[in-house]
Amino acid sequence: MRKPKKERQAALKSSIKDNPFVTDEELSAEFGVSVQTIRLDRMELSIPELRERIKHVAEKTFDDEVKSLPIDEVIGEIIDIELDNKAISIFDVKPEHVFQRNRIARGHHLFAQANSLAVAVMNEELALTVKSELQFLKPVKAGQRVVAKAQVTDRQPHKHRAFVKVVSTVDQAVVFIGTFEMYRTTEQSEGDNT
Amino acid sequence: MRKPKKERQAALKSSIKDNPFVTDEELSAEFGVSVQTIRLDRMELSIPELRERIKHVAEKTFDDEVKSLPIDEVIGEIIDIELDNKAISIFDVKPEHVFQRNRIARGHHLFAQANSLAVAVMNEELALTVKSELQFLKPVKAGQRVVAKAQVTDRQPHKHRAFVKVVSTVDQAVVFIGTFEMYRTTEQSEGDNT
DNA sequence: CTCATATTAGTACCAAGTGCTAATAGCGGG
DNA sequence: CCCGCTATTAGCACTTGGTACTAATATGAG
Repeated sequence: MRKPKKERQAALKSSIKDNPFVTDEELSAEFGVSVQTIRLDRMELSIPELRERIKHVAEKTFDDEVKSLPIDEVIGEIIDIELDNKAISIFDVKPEHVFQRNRIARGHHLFAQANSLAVAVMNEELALTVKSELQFLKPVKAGQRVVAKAQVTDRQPHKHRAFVKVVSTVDQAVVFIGTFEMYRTTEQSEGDNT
Repeated sequence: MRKPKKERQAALKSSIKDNPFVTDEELSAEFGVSVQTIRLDRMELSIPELRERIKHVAEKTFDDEVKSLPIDEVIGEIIDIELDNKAISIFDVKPEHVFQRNRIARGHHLFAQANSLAVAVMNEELALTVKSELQFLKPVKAGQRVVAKAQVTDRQPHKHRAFVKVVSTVDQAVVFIGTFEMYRTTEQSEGDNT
């Protein structure tokens, strides 16, 4: 034995970990054992074959790409909505939403949740944000659940305007407040909703 | 011929693009032609075989993970930056950034570009947005390129505060203005920047 | 020496191809 | 109607990087 089996297997593990693209043949050369030994080692350590390893890496990327894009449609999940009046959504902060360094949620996600909720609560074909004022009161961390409550504070149908206030909390503590001045197309006259 | 060759090849291209994990056999079923035809098509279009495709995707991820610098924390691409003073980024609005109905960019993307630029221009380990005022002046459509210019307007190191104004334009027309009050950790005293 | 574990060797087989040759289909033009 | 051309299909040998399995050989411990 060139080296105790255990040592070799440990080395093998880390070797594959930091270069998943290595073949059994290359590994056999690296450790001075036969290809079969490498294969037995992989079995014991339940390390998949080259192609499977590569596929996993690729799939991971692919998923990441798919998920990093969808800052789309409504951010967060709407759990209650009363059109033209109020709405509530929840948003679970995941690792991809935070700064790497400090795990604090990036501002635009909180804004996105609040803004898309403000759009949703408008009972409108087209609702656009015109102006907005935001306050980020407390940092939000990965793993926390943000509850956003939107309330329509003022409606001015003739002016194509509506005002929405959104308050976001984590465990009852207010973390974010935003006010939104919205532009609405159809001038939904007071009494004819649906 | 089920379909003109050209059409099939175009479809093939996009089919592989949005699922690189598909085999020739599956493709042959999808298009109702023989496996050989798929292979000839791949030759002509110089699309590599499944394993090579997967490997490329995996290599890309792998490289990305290794570098993974805080550059990718910025929404949009920074094309010029002068720390603690000003910065410019561009953001190409793609179909996934707009409302389906009217193809108008969703507010939070413009905010995300501006806010992350404001964070980037801070010469800080930790910079957080405290308050913000936004004006969405003109709708932005898919296909347009948004140029955001950030300018640090005021620095109050002793108070851990800095103020940034971001103006975003499309073809010289201002579409968005945001002001950001930022919290900064280290109180970078006026005269000791490296 | 013997037994167990470790290692090596060898064979058949698989997936998803490449590379090459050859047959066939379908159509347009003269 | 036949010729020529492109498109399509088929078939076979070969490649990589394996799996699955069997069998032979080391090698060290008791």
